[in-house]
Amino acid sequence: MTDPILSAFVDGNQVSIWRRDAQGKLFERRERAEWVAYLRAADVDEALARQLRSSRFTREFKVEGSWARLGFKDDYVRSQMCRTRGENTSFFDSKGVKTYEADVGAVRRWFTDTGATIEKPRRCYVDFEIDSRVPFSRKEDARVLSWAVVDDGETALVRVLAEETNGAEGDLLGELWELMEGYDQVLAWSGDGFDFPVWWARTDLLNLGVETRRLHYLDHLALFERMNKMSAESGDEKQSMKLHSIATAILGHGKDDFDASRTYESWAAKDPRLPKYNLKDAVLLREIEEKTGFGDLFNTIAEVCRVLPDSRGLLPTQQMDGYMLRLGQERGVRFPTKFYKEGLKPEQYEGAHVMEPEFRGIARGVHVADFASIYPSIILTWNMSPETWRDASPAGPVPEGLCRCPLTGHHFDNGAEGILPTALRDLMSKRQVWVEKKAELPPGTEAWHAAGRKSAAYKVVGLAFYGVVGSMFSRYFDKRVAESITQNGVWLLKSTIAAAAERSLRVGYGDTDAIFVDNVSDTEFAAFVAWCNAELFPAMLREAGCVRNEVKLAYEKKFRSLVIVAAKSYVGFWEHYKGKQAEAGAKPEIKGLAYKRGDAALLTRRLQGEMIDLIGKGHLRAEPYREALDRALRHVLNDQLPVEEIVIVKGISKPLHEYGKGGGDDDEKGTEPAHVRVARALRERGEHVGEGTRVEYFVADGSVSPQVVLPIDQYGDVDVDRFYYWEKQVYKPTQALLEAAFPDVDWKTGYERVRPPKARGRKARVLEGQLGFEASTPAAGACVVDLLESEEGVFEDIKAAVVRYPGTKQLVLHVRLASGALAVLDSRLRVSGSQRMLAEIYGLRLAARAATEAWEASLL
DNA sequence: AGCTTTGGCTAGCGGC
DNA sequence: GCCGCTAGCCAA
Repeated sequence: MTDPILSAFVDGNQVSIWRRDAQGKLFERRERAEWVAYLRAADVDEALARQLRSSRFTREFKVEGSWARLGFKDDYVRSQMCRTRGENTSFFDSKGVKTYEADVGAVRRWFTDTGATIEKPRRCYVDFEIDSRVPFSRKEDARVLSWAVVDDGETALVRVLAEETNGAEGDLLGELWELMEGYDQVLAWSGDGFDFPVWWARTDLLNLGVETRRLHYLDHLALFERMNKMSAESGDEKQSMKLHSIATAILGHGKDDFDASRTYESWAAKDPRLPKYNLKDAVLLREIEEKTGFGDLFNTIAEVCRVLPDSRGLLPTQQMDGYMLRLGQERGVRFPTKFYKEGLKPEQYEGAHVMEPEFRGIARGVHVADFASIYPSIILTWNMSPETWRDASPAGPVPEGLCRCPLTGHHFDNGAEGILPTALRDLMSKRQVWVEKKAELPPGTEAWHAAGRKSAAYKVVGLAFYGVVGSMFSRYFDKRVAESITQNGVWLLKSTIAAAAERSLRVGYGDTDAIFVDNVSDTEFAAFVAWCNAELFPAMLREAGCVRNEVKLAYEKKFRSLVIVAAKSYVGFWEHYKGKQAEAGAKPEIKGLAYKRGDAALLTRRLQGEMIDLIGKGHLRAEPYREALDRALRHVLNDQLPVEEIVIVKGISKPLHEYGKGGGDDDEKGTEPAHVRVARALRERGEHVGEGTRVEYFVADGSVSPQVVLPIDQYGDVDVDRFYYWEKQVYKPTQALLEAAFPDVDWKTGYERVRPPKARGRKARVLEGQLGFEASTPAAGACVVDLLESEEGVFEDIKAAVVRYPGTKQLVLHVRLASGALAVLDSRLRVSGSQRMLAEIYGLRLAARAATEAWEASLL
């Protein structure tokens, strides 16, 4: 064993290893980088052994038990000899000798061979402000104007560039690097895409001659996204991943009000708000960490898995590699070589069982039982691992010494525990230690939180291991194992559902590892769960040949009421949870509904939230729901809608040029999705749009196809299509919820369709004559008609229709423009219409505004 | 230029 | 209005 280290990186043919002495002073030790491939000793004949021993490309060949360890001169040589690229068949592939772990980097090799662990890093948070005149795509060319560094203790520093010269910038960054001597890990929001590359590029350009590779660069946003997936509540905190939004959601306060697109002007004017803003950002990072503890959690995972606590270490494949390679080393097991993207053909497999929901209306007294850590428990029970798989006939009796996965017909050896089960059991038992330790500690104390984070870390890693086995990008990929894991889950769940039905329990829903039952008492249900554990599962597992049993069904909770809208979409109000009575006003459990979706407008989430509250309060008549609906409808159609209520946010998941059908010619491409069209518009005006960008937009006209969608900052110049918002965005998801809860009530009339029929020809003229009567404010109506009739040049053939909306005093005019296009004015003379008539509409708006002002003045 | 999985719902879009 | 398709987000 080796002392824990702080950091390590490859430098040529050496591994640079960093530690600190008792005083905290850094020191480096260098060791030879090992570029290794393992071969099965049985695959190496005498001639090959001689060849490998004497080759000038190798520097080590030794047989250790059933494995031969082959050390190469350098990584290039190793790659040449082990990796087949296209026509270029590698030395070992041409010989038909399979290599193991031949892609493993020298740092990973070093950790694996030495068993060294990672020490808790000294953490800090950084933020840079750079010259705003340089576009994002050339950010590395932009001068650093200021930096801020904050740590978990007292340090909170900010420094500003003294003058616009390389010398001054060198001094600025030099001071930063000096400060970094005291730290090992740096967090920056979106650091991977911005702060870090800028920092490295400027350091390089200014020839500062410092070692940049020692630090662990961790993208705080990437960290947050990965960890928060498990705990995000409503859609609010998913809408934007900008620091300001996350800070506001998590901390209740955001960034300084400062125009970050004019940092240069601010710097030139020696504006003190620049450093203040800069520092505030770094402080927010520390506060987010204080609140979430995600950084501590990840550092624990890094420790457990022996990955460096940087952005790369966030990847489950890296974590599993770190853990498994070392475990394999200890047990004399080697894993296959896996070069990046070599000979990959998609290999999909069957996943979990999801039951069609059978509850109707509001279900009462619904018990939920679920399998504890279902996939890890299955892996342990069937001793599933790539090396314990056995070839045997899926029919007939289960062969002696094996166990069978009934749905896939795969077999595993019951003998010595496989390496995957060992890893999981290790993680689960280590987790148990912290679970128990936490239970002993006083709740809320730092030690209590720390124990909780450790326990969560082990759980997260354990669950991710199944996914990695199912990932064809991983060296542990084994479709037979992965599919057998999921299908054993299907077998257990379906059998449980069938057994429940036989015993007259009504199972109304089930998904992957849980069943929902509504027609029995607590004691009856508890008895059923106990019977499953004591009788059903042991019998089933015996039949399958399993000699281990880690499968456990647990009575998790009971809903006093539950509405299932569709599979994976429901809201439930707890009666009790894990034996504890729920508090009266406890928040309901909401799954899959628009309420939880980051791509739903706030109007949508809020309306659904209101309905959920009403259901929770136990209202059974339609009136209170209708009142709220009417209020919402009036609001959507009449009121000034704040931008945050109507903005729609969707992510860009791939480079923009890859969107469009079939990837054919540009002409062949179909229309792209709405948010992609907006993304293009943003890029055209010079904004940075790439993978991961969240596009904020609104729908200006949903009545045409493709829809007219605009970047959110154009809201105000152009109004939203209020009919579209109500019908498609806002009401639809709520309608689905209400119809699920009250299937016998009519939730269509008056709400489902609110868009007026298109005005045309004579009819419109007739309606125009009624303007004075229909309008809630006759003066307004008259004013508009005057306006329209006087603007002959623009509105050659005016056909105006006045339409009232149910439950509202909404007044809408449809105006046929000279071009033949149709514009829509609402009672406040705001306009919506299709994009190609925007110019015309602008003209109309200006005129309309003048008319409104004249009308308002006349009231005085 | 690095990658945890499958299942399910919903919306937009184009073609029929 | 239905269907096939792409796409995003969420449940497990």
